[in-house]
Amino acid sequence: MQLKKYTDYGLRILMYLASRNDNKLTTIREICDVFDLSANHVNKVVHHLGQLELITTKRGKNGGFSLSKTPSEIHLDYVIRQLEGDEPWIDCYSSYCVAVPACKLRGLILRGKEEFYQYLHDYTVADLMTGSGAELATIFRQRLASAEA
Amino acid sequence: MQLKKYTDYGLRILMYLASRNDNKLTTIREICDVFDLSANHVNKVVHHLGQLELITTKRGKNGGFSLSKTPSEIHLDYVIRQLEGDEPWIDCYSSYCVAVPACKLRGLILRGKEEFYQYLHDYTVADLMTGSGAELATIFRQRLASAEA
DNA sequence: ATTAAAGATACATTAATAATACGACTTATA
DNA sequence: TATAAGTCGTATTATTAATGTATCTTTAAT
Repeated sequence: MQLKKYTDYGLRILMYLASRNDNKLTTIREICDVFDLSANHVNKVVHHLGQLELITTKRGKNGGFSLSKTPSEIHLDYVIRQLEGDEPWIDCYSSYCVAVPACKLRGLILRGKEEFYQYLHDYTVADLMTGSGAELATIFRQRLASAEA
Repeated sequence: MQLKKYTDYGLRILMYLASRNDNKLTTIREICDVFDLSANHVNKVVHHLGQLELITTKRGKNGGFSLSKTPSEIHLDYVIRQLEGDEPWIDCYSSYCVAVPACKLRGLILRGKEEFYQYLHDYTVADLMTGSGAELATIFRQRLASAEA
């Protein structure tokens, strides 16, 4: 019972973009440098975030991506649901269980899952950062500088 | 993001035991017949449930196991937490992330997880069965009869 | 036009972990 | 004392997440 690293990476990318208050585009390369992740994997997550229209991507030279909404408009439940995939947390049908017709387990787990997401709905990417986000921005800047050195 | 089948099996076993209103012991063999599961796996889950003192096991000839509490005393959050393992749903430490010191993600996911379990705390094994549980008992009886045939 | 930078996409491989199987041991009782 | 039943450790298999490789497309600078 764990969120995928894929989802984790997605959240970090959004956090990174939110920490930048300039209007410059960020590249996959930059993300890799800061978080020390493989370009291949980041690639996929960035693409996914683009398809979800959470970020706007621009191909070609001097391309990159940036948030397409303000950080406080990006609700965590949505991001996690989409990146994680919204399958039921228990699969009572494919591995068929004789009890299914008279069992309320599935429904309860579904509701419990919704409680999890409902809680996260009240928080956004802006809420991920302590204080103003300046602390995080500093960490990122330093990390980028030392990676480029 | 899925509960383990292991946890699922545990819940089914408890449900099965709850559906029996006689005082007879149930055997691993019987569980396997009813749910069509491998004995080896059920073995481990039964053992685990015994260690959690949710069931009382009796070795030797004519042995078996039965619930050590009434179904309405067994809260689902406890069962799932124990069988599933109570690790954080996101691991920000072992795969170290530079953002950690200034990031509130971990705390939010932890709280969200608690919301999930808190919801389940209000339900017990007794609540898993529709109505009086008679329907489920019938299903199990039929399944057992046809497996033994 | 050409070239280099950047994301898009498909496919292959590796690593992690859940699921299952096997086998030996212990306990209890008919 | 034979046998049924749970206990427990280890090994194997299957599934899926994670990562890697390669190629394509787009875009802007030169």
